[in-house]
Amino acid sequence: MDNQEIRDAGLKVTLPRIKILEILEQNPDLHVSAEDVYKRLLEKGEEIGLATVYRVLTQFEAAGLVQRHNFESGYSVFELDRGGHHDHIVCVRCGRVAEFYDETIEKRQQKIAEEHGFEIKDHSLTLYGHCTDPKCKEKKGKK
Amino acid sequence: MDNQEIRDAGLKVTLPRIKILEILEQNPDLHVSAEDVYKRLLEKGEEIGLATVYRVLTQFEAAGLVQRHNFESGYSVFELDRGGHHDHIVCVRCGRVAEFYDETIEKRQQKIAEEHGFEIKDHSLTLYGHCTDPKCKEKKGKK
DNA sequence: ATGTATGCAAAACATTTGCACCTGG
DNA sequence: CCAGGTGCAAATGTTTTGCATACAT
Repeated sequence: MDNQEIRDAGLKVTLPRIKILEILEQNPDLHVSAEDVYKRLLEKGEEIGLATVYRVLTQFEAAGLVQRHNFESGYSVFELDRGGHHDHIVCVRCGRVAEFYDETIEKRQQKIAEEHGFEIKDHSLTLYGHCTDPKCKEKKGKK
Repeated sequence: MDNQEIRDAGLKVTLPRIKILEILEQNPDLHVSAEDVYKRLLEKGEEIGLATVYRVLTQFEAAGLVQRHNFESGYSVFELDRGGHHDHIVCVRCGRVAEFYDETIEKRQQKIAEEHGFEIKDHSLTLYGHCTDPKCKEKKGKK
């Protein structure tokens, strides 16, 4: 049976949680705000409150199912945690998000933390720039 | 004459701006929230509104005088832009902030951006962890 | 003088919470 | 049946804004 991941998180398999997980799995760019999720639920005709979206996303985050990112936008964006760690490149013009993983950088971070007497729990590396996508021009309008 | 930096930013040299700049220059850890600045102004007996603090900090940011960071804390922190670029290590227990600069990482970022067809404008690298400072234990309580 | 700045209060956002009702196991 | 989940509205915390007044230049 599906939705095992929800059950594994110790959560009841309810309609809102199923639908929200579905959206995260299907969403093209995979990086969505709570509002984004909420709007897509409405488009699908689902009657799910924004508060529930936040609650579910927070629970999913606690369960390690999704990751929350705080880019420079003033709100959080979420993405399904598909296992492999990666960092992000965000286009400041169109909002497009690319992912990357760089072993060299990861190793250096570890070393730097040691040098400064920190025990690293997490890190966030985000590059901001302009992408070369031909469609890149207009603002994405998250709100 | 002092406060030339304010004049150079195209801003009138007013008392609030002078005082706020002073605080940024004097503050021990150099990473303060708008509230922090506001509270220190009050301590000094200055009658400056929180709204003004936000306005001035935003103007200073636009002028390149200060940098704004969005760590995972839910509010922005500001620091004087003393020229040299650097990244941050934030202690998730006590809020302490350390700075570092790593040439290797900087170079890799450039290369990665190229590979993904991005022209980098900026980046943000923040490590989160526990520091080994003996005083580190209690929350810092920004509010 | 005169265009900017400021203070205050209200507004705007993103996110969280209290509470009565609903629902999955 | 019953603990846990949800919707709604109200509360929160941060940052922004409208407007009448005060101030640099």
